[in-house]
Formats: sequence, C-alpha cells, structure tokens
Amino acid sequence: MCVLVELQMPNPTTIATAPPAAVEAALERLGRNIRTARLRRLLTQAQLAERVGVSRFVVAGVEQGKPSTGIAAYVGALWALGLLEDLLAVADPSEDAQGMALERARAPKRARRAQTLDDDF
Amino acid sequence: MCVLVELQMPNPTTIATAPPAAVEAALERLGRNIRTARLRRLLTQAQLAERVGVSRFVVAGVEQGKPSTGIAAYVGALWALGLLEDLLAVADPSEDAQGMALERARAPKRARRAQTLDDDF
DNA sequence: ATCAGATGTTAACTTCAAGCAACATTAAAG
DNA sequence: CTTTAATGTTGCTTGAAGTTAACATCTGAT
Repeated sequence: MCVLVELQMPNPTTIATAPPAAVEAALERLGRNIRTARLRRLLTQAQLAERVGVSRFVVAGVEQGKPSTGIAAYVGALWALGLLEDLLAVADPSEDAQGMALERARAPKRARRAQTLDDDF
Repeated sequence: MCVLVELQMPNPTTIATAPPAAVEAALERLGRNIRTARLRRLLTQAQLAERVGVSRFVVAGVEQGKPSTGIAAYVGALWALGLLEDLLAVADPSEDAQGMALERARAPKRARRAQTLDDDF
C-alpha cells in the first residue's frame, strides 16, 4: 500500500523568481503604465508611496514590475492614481468568452461549485 | 542644524494588513472573477496551482483576494487561465484621460522625467 | 445514505520581501 | 555651472508569505 501526500512546490517560489516570459512582460508593462500615470500627475515616488502607505522602495518595485511584490501595492498605486476602475474589467466573467463557451457545452460536472456564493453576475 | 532622513512607514505594512475599502473590494472582486474562470474550465485549485507553480494555498488566497499575496500569483493565474490580455488594458496610458488632460495643461515641470526610456506609446 | 474528491483551517518552519539607512547617480532649475 | 531634488543601489534586520502537514467540512456522484 502507499500513502498519498499533497506534493507542492519546493520553497523558493518559482513563479516569483522566474515567471513565464509572458507574465514577466505583462508585469513590466503594468509597472511602466503606473509610472507614466504617476509622472503625468507630477507625483514623486515618495509622494505616491505616502498615499499608498508604503515606502518609496515598494513603489519603485511596482514600477519595475517586480513579481514578488504584494498585489496590494500595485492595486494601492492604481487606487491612489484614480485608476482602480481599470482593474474591474480583468477576468470579468461576462467578458470571458472562452469560459462561457465551455460552460454552455456541458452539464455541471466536477470541481466543486460554490460553498457560499459564487458565479454571481 | 538638522539631519534630514527619509521617513518611511513602520514595519507592519499597513496596506497589506488593512487596505482602503475600495482596494479591498477590488481585490475581492478580482479573486472571485479568477475563481469563476477556473470553475468554468473545470480545474481544481490544486490543478491551477500546479500550472502556476505555487501551492494550492496560494491559489486559495488569490481567490479570496488576499492583499499580501505576491502579484505574480495573481498574474500567473490569469496567465494559466488564458486571461492575461485583460491586464494589458490596466492603466493604459492611451486610455488615461485624466493623465492626458494634465499633460496637455502644462509645460514639463518637476518629478524627474525618464532615465532610460519611459512614456513610450 | 455513502463515498471520494475538493476546499477550508490550523500550526510549525523556512525563506524572502519590506522597512531602513547611507551613498551614488541623474536630472531639473536658477 | 551649481544647486537641489528625485531616483537607483547596496546591505542589514525583521516580520510575514509560502510550503508542508494533518485534519475538518462540504459537494457531487454512485
């Protein structure tokens, strides 16, 4: 007989240290966009950092697209720049053509379907 | 005379522990969207986690909109779900009406303007 | 109702990111 | 050119994120 364990990743998180090229590119672009928005608003990194509630080094990391930085810093920056709305469209279920097609093409199968609430739109 | 130091935030990161309500809401929504996309594709948290290269607990955190989770996990999940494109529109300079208006309304002032390249679009 | 798989929960341990400081570099303003 | 401010860089310290493990709970299927 054999014991079945949950195999996970070794500790040094792979994705944060060596993300797929596409992910890396997307992060760099997001960072540049945030930087551009900040400059247009005539804010220094330190000023933006203060609004967000982090050190200026974190803002610098965000603008470089650092993968390991917490998402709160990114979203906080967007918030402080008045760009939070842009985030609401990301992975919007009503725009996920691929997912909707899959859903139409089957009766509800496996993969547990909501404990409290889900899929609300 | 007085010494001028760079004052930063106290260590327990404020934004990751207690983000502004708007930020928190945006993160929860993003997490739910990702969850919905995963379920539609009939993937388990563990399966998605494997593709992303993290443990299933990180994916669970993403779906809850945990603010302190690294952005790579979020973007990695979007990538594994084929939803990375949605991110490219976030803070897109050519869509930043507010920023463009500010730019038009002045000659370049302070806030250092590009070391290598910036503002490229 | 029973069973198996998926997800939530907790705790301990390891590694790393954020805060901090000091200095170098660059750019804008006078 | 000189001055002043903004940003990049490095090293150190510490708190927290992530991994792992074990167990509880819920869901859908048989």
